[in-house]
Amino acid sequence: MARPLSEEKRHAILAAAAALIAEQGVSGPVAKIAKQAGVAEGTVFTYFADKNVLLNELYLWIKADLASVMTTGLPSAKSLKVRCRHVWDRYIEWGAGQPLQRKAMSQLTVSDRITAASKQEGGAAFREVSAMLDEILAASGADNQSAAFIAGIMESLAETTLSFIAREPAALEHYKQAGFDAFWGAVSKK
Amino acid sequence: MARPLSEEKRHAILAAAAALIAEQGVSGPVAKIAKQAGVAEGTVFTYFADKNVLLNELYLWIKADLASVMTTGLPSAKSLKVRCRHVWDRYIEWGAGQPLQRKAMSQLTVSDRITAASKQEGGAAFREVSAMLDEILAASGADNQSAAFIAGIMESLAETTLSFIAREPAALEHYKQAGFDAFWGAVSKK
Amino acid sequence: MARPLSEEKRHAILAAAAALIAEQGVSGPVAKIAKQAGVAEGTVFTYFADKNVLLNELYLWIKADLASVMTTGLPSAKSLKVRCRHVWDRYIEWGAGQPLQRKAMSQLTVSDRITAASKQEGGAAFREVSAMLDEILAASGADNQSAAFIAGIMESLAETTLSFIAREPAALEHYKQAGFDAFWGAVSKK
Amino acid sequence: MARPLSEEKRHAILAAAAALIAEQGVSGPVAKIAKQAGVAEGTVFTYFADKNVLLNELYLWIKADLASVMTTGLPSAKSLKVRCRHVWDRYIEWGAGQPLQRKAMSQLTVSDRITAASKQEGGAAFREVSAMLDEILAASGADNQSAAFIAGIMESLAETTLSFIAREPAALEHYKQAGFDAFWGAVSKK
DNA sequence: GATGAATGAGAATTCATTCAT
DNA sequence: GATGAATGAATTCTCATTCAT
Repeated sequence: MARPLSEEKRHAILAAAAALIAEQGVSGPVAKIAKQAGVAEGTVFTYFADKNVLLNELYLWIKADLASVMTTGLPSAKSLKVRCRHVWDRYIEWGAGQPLQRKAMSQLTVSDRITAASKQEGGAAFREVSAMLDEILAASGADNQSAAFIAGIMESLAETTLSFIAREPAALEHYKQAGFDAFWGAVSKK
Repeated sequence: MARPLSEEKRHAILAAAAALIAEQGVSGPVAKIAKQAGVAEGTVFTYFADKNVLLNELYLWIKADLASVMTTGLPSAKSLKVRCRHVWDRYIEWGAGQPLQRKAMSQLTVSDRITAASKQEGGAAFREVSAMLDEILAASGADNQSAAFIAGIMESLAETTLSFIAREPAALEHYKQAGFDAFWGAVSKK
Repeated sequence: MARPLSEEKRHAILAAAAALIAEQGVSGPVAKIAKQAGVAEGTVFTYFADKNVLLNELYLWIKADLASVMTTGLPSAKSLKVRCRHVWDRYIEWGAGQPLQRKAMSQLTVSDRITAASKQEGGAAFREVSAMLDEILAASGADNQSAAFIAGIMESLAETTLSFIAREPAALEHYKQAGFDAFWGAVSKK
Repeated sequence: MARPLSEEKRHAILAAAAALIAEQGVSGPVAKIAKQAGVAEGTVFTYFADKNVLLNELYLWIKADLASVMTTGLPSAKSLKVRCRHVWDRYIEWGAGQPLQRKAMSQLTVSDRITAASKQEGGAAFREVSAMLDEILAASGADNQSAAFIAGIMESLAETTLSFIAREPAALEHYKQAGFDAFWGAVSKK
C-alpha cells in the first residue's frame, strides 16, 4: 500500500463523531463529522466502511477508554471498598472531564444501530471491574443479586451522578461522594 | 362543526409513535407512524403541528401516564418504606407491561428535540412522588443528598431493573425485589 | 334549493383571495383565503368549483371593477384628451386606492392559470375605453400603431406610474400628471 | 480537489430554471428543473443552497445578461436619440430572441421571493443605461420626471412591445419602431 | 489515499379537494 | 348549504454513499 491509513485521522474522525453525536444524536450527518475532523467527506468512508461501522467503533472506542481509565492504578492490595471507590472516582472524573464522550455514549447506548456483538464486546472490556464486583457479591452473601446487576447499578448510579454534576459542576466532589455512598448502600450488606 | 377531532385517533397516533420510536428512535418516519395508526400521513399533522410537537406531546403523555400509575392507590397512612415500595412496584410493573412506552421514553429523554419546558412540565407530574422522597431525605438525616438526587437514583435504578427484566421476563419478581432493596439501601440511613 | 348561495359570501371570498394573492402570489393556500373571508375551507368550493375557477373569476371581477371605474362619469361631449385624462385619472386613483387588487391583478396577469378565454373576456370589459383609443389612432394618423397597442401602452404606463406612487404616496398628483404626459406624448402625433 | 463545480452545469440549471419558470411560474418544482438540466435533483442543491437562492441568482443572471446586451457596442459619440435607439433595439432583440428568459423575468419580478437586495443589485447593472436616461432628463427640461421614472417607462414600454411581438413575430420590426416612437414621444420634450 | 461533486432514495410538510356530520 | 377533518400526491430539502479527478 502506497500510503497507509493514518491513525491520527482515524482518531480525529472518532473524536469528531463523538462531539457531533453528543450534540445532535446519532442522526448527525457524516458531512459534519468530516468537516469537524478536518478531512473530506469521502475520507470517512476509507476509514469506516459505512456509518454504522463508525458508530459501532466509536462505541467500542469510548467503552475501551473508560474501562482503561477505571482500572488504571487500581490498588489491588487494598480493601474491596477502597478499590470500588477507586473505580467509582475514575468513572466520575472521566465523565466530568469528557462530557462529550459521555453524552455520545448515552446516545449510542439507546440507539438501535449498535449491534448486540458490539454491546457484548464493549462489556468485555470491563472484565477486571466485573471481577471486582463479583467480590462484592460474594461478600454480601446476597443471593438475589448478580454481578451483572451490580454492574448495571454502578453504571446507572454513576450516570445519574454525572448528570447532576453536569448541571452543578462546582458540586463535583459532593456528588462524587454522595453517589458512591448510594452505590455502596445499594450493593453492600446492611 | 364538521367531524370533530377524534380523541381516539389522537391516541392511536401517540401509541403508534411510541411503538415506532421504541424500535427506531426519534428519527423514525412520520409516514410509518401514520400507517401504524391507521390514518393518512397528512392526518398526523392535523393532530400535531409538526413532528417536534408530536414528540413533546408523546413525552408528556407517557410521563403523565407513569405518574398516574405510580400514585394511584398510594397507601398514604402506611409507613414511608411501604409507600416507597408501592411506588416502586407500580413503576416496575408499568415498565414491564409497557415495554414500548418505556423504550420510547428512554429515546425521548436523550433526544434534543424535547424542550426544557416539556421536561419541566413532565417533572411536575411527579409532585406527589417528590413529596414522598422529601420524607426519605428528612428521615435519613443525610445532609449530602437532595430530593432531586434521590428521585434520580430511583429512576435510574428502576430503569436498570427493567432492563434486566426485559432480558429475563420470568425473573420479574426477583428483580423487582432486588431493585427495591438496592434503592432502599442507597437512600436510607445505615 | 333550501338556502341560496349568498352573494355576500361570494364577495368576501373574492376579496380575501385578492388580498392573499397580492401578498403571496397565486400559490397562496385556499385555507387562508377561507379564513380571511370568514368561511370554512369547504365553503370556498361550493362557490367556486376549484381554485382555478376562483382565480379566473377573481381576474374577471377585478377587470370589470376597473373597467366600470374608468368609464363611469366619462364626459362624452368633451375633447379626446379630456376624456383620456378622465380615464387615466380614474385608473390611477383606483390603483392607488386599491393596492391589493392591483397587486393581485399583476400576479394573475402573469399566471398561467388564467385562461385565454378569461383574458379575452376581461379585455371585452374595456370596449368603451377601446373605442376611445380608436379615436386617438384616427386622430394621430399614425399608421404604425393599433388600438390594442395603444391600450397596452396605457396600461403599462399606468402600472409604472402606480408602482412609483406606491413607493411615494405623497407624490400621487405629481406622478398622475407626469404619467399622463408620458402617455399623451407616446400616443399623440408630434 | 475532486471534481470541481462545473460552470457548465450551473448554467444548465439556471437555463432550465428560466425555462420552467417561464412556463409554470416560480412554483415550478425543482425536480423538473433538475431533469431539464440533465442533473440529479440533489445536484441543484450543491449549486444553489435552496430554491430561493436559485431564484435570486437566476434573477441577477438574466438582469446582468440583459444589461450587458443593452450596452454592448453603445455608440458613445452619437446623439442621445441614436444611443437610446441602440439600447432600445438591443432590448427588443434580446427579448424577442430569448422569450423564455423574458417570461421568466416577468414572473420573478412580481414574485415576493426576490429579495430587496437582489432587486437593488439587479438595478445596479443598468448604471450605464441610467446615465444615458439622465441625459434625456437634462435635455427635456422637464421638472416633473426623474431618471428612475424614465427607466420605468422604457422598461414597461419595451415589455409591452415584446408582448405584441410575441403574438405576431412577423411584425417584429414594426413594433420595434412603433415602440421606440412611443418611448421617445413619452420622454422627450414636445 | 484524499477529495468533494454527484446521486437519488427518503423525510417532513403543504395543500387542493372530498365528504361525513 | 356549511363545516373542517381526512386524504395522499406533490414539493423542498437532507444525507449516506459512490466515484471521477
